[in-house]
Amino acid sequence: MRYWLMKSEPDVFGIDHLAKAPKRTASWDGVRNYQVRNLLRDEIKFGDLAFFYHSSCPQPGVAGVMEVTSAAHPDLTQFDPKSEYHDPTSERSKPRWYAVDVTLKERFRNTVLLQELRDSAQLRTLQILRRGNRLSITPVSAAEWKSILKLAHAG
DNA sequence: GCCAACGTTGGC
DNA sequence: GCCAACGTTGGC
Repeated sequence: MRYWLMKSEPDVFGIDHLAKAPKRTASWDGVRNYQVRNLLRDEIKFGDLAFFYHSSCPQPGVAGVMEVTSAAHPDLTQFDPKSEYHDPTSERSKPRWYAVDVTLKERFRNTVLLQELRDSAQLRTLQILRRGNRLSITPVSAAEWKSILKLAHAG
Protein backbone atom coordinates (compact mmCIF):
# COMPACT_ATOMS: atom_id res chain seq x y z
CA MET A 1 0.00 0.00 0.00
CA ARG A 2 1.32 3.39 -0.95
CA TYR A 3 0.68 6.98 0.07
CA TRP A 4 0.05 9.98 -2.18
CA LEU A 5 -0.69 13.67 -2.07
CA MET A 6 -3.30 14.92 -4.51
CA LYS A 7 -3.77 18.61 -5.23
CA SER A 8 -6.96 20.38 -6.16
CA GLU A 9 -8.14 23.94 -6.11
CA PRO A 10 -10.93 24.17 -3.52
CA ASP A 11 -12.83 26.65 -5.69
CA VAL A 12 -13.03 23.99 -8.37
CA PHE A 13 -13.19 20.84 -6.28
CA GLY A 14 -12.35 20.97 -2.58
CA ILE A 15 -12.64 18.57 0.32
CA ASP A 16 -16.13 19.86 1.10
CA HIS A 17 -17.28 18.84 -2.37
CA LEU A 18 -16.00 15.35 -1.71
CA ALA A 19 -17.65 15.31 1.72
CA LYS A 20 -21.01 16.03 0.10
CA ALA A 21 -20.64 13.61 -2.80
CA PRO A 22 -22.67 10.39 -2.77
CA LYS A 23 -20.86 7.89 -0.54
CA ARG A 24 -18.24 10.60 -0.07
CA THR A 25 -16.78 9.25 -3.30
CA ALA A 26 -15.85 10.91 -6.56
CA SER A 27 -13.75 10.31 -9.63
CA TRP A 28 -10.41 12.15 -9.47
CA ASP A 29 -10.58 13.30 -13.06
CA GLY A 30 -9.34 16.14 -15.19
CA VAL A 31 -5.67 15.19 -14.95
CA ARG A 32 -4.04 16.28 -18.21
CA ASN A 33 -0.37 15.82 -17.49
CA TYR A 34 1.42 12.72 -18.76
CA GLN A 35 3.57 12.09 -15.70
CA VAL A 36 0.51 12.24 -13.46
CA ARG A 37 -1.49 10.18 -15.96
CA ASN A 38 1.16 7.49 -15.69
CA LEU A 39 0.89 7.51 -11.90
CA LEU A 40 -2.88 7.15 -12.10
CA ARG A 41 -2.72 4.40 -14.67
CA ASP A 42 0.24 2.39 -13.44
CA GLU A 43 1.16 3.16 -9.83
CA ILE A 44 -1.87 4.20 -7.82
CA LYS A 45 -3.77 1.16 -6.58
CA PHE A 46 -7.06 0.34 -4.94
CA GLY A 47 -6.58 0.72 -1.19
CA ASP A 48 -3.84 3.35 -1.38
CA LEU A 49 -4.27 6.39 0.86
CA ALA A 50 -3.90 10.01 -0.22
CA PHE A 51 -3.87 13.44 1.32
CA PHE A 52 -6.30 15.96 -0.14
CA TYR A 53 -4.25 19.12 -0.70
CA HIS A 54 -5.83 22.51 -1.35
CA SER A 55 -3.81 24.62 -3.78
CA SER A 56 -4.12 28.11 -5.27
CA CYS A 57 -6.24 29.38 -2.42
CA PRO A 58 -5.94 31.66 0.63
CA GLN A 59 -4.84 28.80 2.92
CA PRO A 60 -2.98 26.17 0.91
CA GLY A 61 -2.38 22.93 2.79
CA VAL A 62 -3.47 19.39 3.57
CA ALA A 63 -7.18 19.24 4.32
CA GLY A 64 -7.81 15.55 4.91
CA VAL A 65 -7.34 11.92 3.96
CA MET A 66 -8.83 9.92 1.09
CA GLU A 67 -8.73 6.29 0.12
CA VAL A 68 -8.40 5.11 -3.46
CA THR A 69 -11.50 3.00 -4.00
CA SER A 70 -11.17 1.87 -7.58
CA ALA A 71 -8.64 0.65 -10.05
CA ALA A 72 -7.59 3.07 -12.76
CA HIS A 73 -10.29 3.64 -15.34
CA PRO A 74 -10.58 5.94 -18.35
CA ASP A 75 -11.38 9.53 -17.38
CA LEU A 76 -14.85 9.99 -18.87
CA THR A 77 -14.53 13.76 -19.11
CA GLN A 78 -12.12 13.33 -22.03
CA PHE A 79 -15.03 12.06 -24.16
CA ASP A 80 -17.54 14.69 -23.03
CA PRO A 81 -17.72 17.64 -25.45
CA LYS A 82 -19.37 19.71 -22.74
CA SER A 83 -16.56 19.17 -20.26
CA GLU A 84 -13.74 21.64 -19.92
CA TYR A 85 -11.50 18.57 -19.87
CA HIS A 86 -12.79 17.32 -23.21
CA ASP A 87 -10.01 15.92 -25.41
CA PRO A 88 -11.30 15.54 -28.97
CA THR A 89 -8.13 13.72 -30.00
CA SER A 90 -8.64 10.88 -27.52
CA GLU A 91 -10.46 7.80 -28.81
CA ARG A 92 -12.69 5.53 -26.76
CA SER A 93 -10.83 2.51 -28.09
CA LYS A 94 -7.56 4.02 -26.89
CA PRO A 95 -8.20 6.40 -24.00
CA ARG A 96 -5.42 8.84 -23.28
CA TRP A 97 -6.44 9.98 -19.78
CA TYR A 98 -7.15 7.99 -16.64
CA ALA A 99 -8.77 8.55 -13.27
CA VAL A 100 -9.32 6.70 -10.01
CA ASP A 101 -12.19 6.92 -7.56
CA VAL A 102 -11.43 8.42 -4.18
CA THR A 103 -13.43 8.22 -0.94
CA LEU A 104 -13.10 10.73 1.85
CA LYS A 105 -11.82 9.12 5.03
CA GLU A 106 -11.12 12.11 7.25
CA ARG A 107 -11.56 15.83 7.04
CA PHE A 108 -9.09 17.49 9.39
CA ARG A 109 -10.46 19.95 11.94
CA ASN A 110 -7.79 22.34 10.73
CA THR A 111 -5.94 22.26 7.46
CA VAL A 112 -2.25 21.53 7.90
CA LEU A 113 -0.95 24.66 6.28
CA LEU A 114 1.81 24.75 3.71
CA GLN A 115 3.84 26.86 6.12
CA GLU A 116 3.57 24.15 8.78
CA LEU A 117 4.80 21.59 6.27
CA ARG A 118 7.73 23.85 5.43
CA ASP A 119 8.49 24.35 9.13
CA SER A 120 8.67 20.63 9.85
CA ALA A 121 12.16 19.14 9.96
CA GLN A 122 10.72 15.71 9.20
CA LEU A 123 9.17 16.93 5.96
CA ARG A 124 12.24 18.32 4.23
CA THR A 125 11.97 15.57 1.64
CA LEU A 126 8.30 16.12 0.82
CA GLN A 127 8.05 16.48 -2.94
CA ILE A 128 5.58 19.35 -3.04
CA LEU A 129 8.03 21.44 -1.01
CA ARG A 130 10.66 21.10 -3.68
CA ARG A 131 11.25 24.13 -5.80
CA GLY A 132 9.47 24.02 -9.10
CA ASN A 133 7.36 21.00 -8.30
CA ARG A 134 4.21 21.16 -10.36
CA LEU A 135 2.82 17.64 -10.40
CA SER A 136 -0.72 17.46 -9.10
CA ILE A 137 -0.14 14.00 -7.61
CA THR A 138 3.08 13.06 -5.83
CA PRO A 139 4.16 10.08 -3.71
CA VAL A 140 4.46 10.45 0.06
CA SER A 141 6.73 8.21 2.16
CA ALA A 142 5.40 6.35 5.18
CA ALA A 143 7.47 8.59 7.45
CA GLU A 144 6.16 11.74 5.78
CA TRP A 145 2.63 10.40 6.01
CA LYS A 146 2.98 9.87 9.77
CA SER A 147 4.48 13.32 10.27
CA ILE A 148 1.66 15.07 8.47
CA LEU A 149 -0.98 13.09 10.36
CA LYS A 150 0.74 14.09 13.59
CA LEU A 151 0.56 17.75 12.60
CA ALA A 152 -3.09 17.33 11.68
CA HIS A 153 -3.98 15.81 15.04
CA ALA A 154 -1.82 18.05 17.17
CA GLY A 155 -4.11 21.06 17.03
C1' DG B 1 15.83 16.39 -32.58
C1' DC B 2 16.46 21.26 -31.26
C1' DC B 3 14.75 25.14 -29.09
C1' DA B 4 12.13 29.51 -28.83
C1' DA B 5 7.68 30.86 -27.76
C1' DC B 6 3.89 30.18 -25.32
C1' DG B 7 0.79 28.19 -21.64
C1' DT B 8 0.07 26.53 -16.92
C1' DT B 9 0.83 26.05 -12.04
C1' DG B 10 0.77 27.88 -7.67
C1' DG B 11 2.71 30.62 -3.93
C1' DC B 12 3.02 35.16 -2.57
C1' DG C 1 -1.00 40.79 -10.51
C1' DC C 2 3.70 39.00 -10.45
C1' DC C 3 6.93 35.68 -11.44
C1' DA C 4 9.69 31.31 -11.23
C1' DA C 5 9.63 26.96 -13.00
C1' DC C 6 8.28 23.70 -15.76
C1' DG C 7 5.47 21.41 -19.73
C1' DT C 8 3.86 21.67 -24.49
C1' DT C 9 3.86 23.13 -29.16
C1' DG C 10 5.46 23.64 -33.62
C1' DG C 11 8.70 25.48 -37.10
C1' DC C 12 12.88 24.20 -38.94
